[in-house]
Amino acid sequence: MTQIRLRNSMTRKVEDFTPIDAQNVRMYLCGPTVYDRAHLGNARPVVVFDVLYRLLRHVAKENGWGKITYVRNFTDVDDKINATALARQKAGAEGSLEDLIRARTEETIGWYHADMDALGALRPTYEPRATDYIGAMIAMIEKLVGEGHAYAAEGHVLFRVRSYQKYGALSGRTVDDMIAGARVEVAPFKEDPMDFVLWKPSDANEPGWDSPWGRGRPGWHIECSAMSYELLGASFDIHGGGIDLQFPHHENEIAQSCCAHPEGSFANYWVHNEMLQVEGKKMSKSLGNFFTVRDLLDQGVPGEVIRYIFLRTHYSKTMDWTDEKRRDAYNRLYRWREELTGVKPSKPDEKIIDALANDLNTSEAARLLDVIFLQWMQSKSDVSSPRETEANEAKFVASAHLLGLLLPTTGEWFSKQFDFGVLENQLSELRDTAMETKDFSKLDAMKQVLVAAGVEVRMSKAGVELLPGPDFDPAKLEGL
RNA sequence: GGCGAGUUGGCGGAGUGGUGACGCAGCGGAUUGCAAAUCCGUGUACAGGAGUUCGAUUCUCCUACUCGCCUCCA
Repeated sequence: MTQIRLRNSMTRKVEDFTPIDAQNVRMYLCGPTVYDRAHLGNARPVVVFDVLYRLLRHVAKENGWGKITYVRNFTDVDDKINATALARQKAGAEGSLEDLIRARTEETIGWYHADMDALGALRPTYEPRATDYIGAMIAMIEKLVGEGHAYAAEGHVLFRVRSYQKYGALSGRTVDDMIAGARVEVAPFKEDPMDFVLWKPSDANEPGWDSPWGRGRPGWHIECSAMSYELLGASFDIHGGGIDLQFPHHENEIAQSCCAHPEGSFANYWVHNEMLQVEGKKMSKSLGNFFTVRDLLDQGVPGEVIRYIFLRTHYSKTMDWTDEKRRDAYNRLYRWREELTGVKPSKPDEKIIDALANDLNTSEAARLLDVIFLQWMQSKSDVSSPRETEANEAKFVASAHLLGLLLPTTGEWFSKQFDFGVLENQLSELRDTAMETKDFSKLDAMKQVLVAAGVEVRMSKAGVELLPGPDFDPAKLEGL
């Protein structure tokens, strides 16, 4: 029996995790708005909750739980998507606006899948799209209006924040505090400045659906309430997302869901990951340090290197993406792949499971991976204990797999290496000659070019070996 | 202005009321034609102040600084 403990943002405490229904453990993660490529920050919650998902699946076997249901939505109703579709239509693209929107979101979802797959993230059980749940949203809004929690005004439907007395509990604010510090202009038809939109009218250039309040589209928050209810019920176990979603998005979800379904508790545990920075600064387009997961993959940074860097920082802390980390992680993963590709996994290390069970302490788990690897290296050099060596390597690989590392599916970067065969022979011959003549100038010259191109040059009595380093640039090998 | 998080060695980053993880970098050694890689060894830290305590980096309070949210945002 492994007891998972999670820090619950609602209570601000680390609590023992007990599923509502051990036969169906349910979690919901706020997914991306599919208007463009996922940036690096979008990837953090995906990796964090992938580790949680993997841990839950592992622990389920041990604890006799049933299935784990993991839902992550696609928000495909959004002004930026509309803008792209409209721009394409104006540029002469064929089809209705709805078709163009669909095409754009299909395209973006495809990218998202490819990029998250590269990070070794498992696909959730369900990936609902907001546009497939408009009916459920309308039904929920009607219920909220019917029970006095929401009201229609000028084609909009607004949630009446004052009708949910616990509003602000998750983010630790009160409605009065927020009004006092509010800096936003308030729409005149709002009863209360903090009331938020459930439904808004659409003009001809915007996607819209027929509703009791006219043709329009849902506000941002209602989709998660409607989809989590449809797929997980009025009460489920874990709800996750970035800390920036805590307010207003999650606060609003709670208010809507709890008012529409007072029979349920909505989410029992709230898990929020902290933000990501780049070289100590917030990632933003204006600072020029904005990049997508795809940018990194295209630069030759393997997805599992990105993943490993994420895991090295606890999810509750701000994570800084730096070039130094990238190199360090690349070297380490390279080493592991080099030594352990093809090793069959056994069972993950108990200590690593414990570390993960302790509020997803992935950093501690990464440290333990280092310890096991070192033990394995040491036992390998001691020929008297081959069984220990095998046990350690199998345990290492199983543990890495639990963390989503060293997976066969993310190992392409390692197997698709540059073919150094010709260069190795060339260097080897030069070396033999040099050893005889004691003239090392030509050998050193070639070595220098290789090193400058980012190649790791290994020469030993056993022979010559060339390996691509993190900065390997094949173009620099021309002329050899 | 309101709410929240954080401040550990050169860097990254865990953890604990009482001999200060782990990694990278550094230094010394083995190895190497020289290197690289690898292995062995090794130094340095708990923002500042006050308090609780036999004893605090770990608990409490204050100060400083950093960051996030309050507006689309992971």
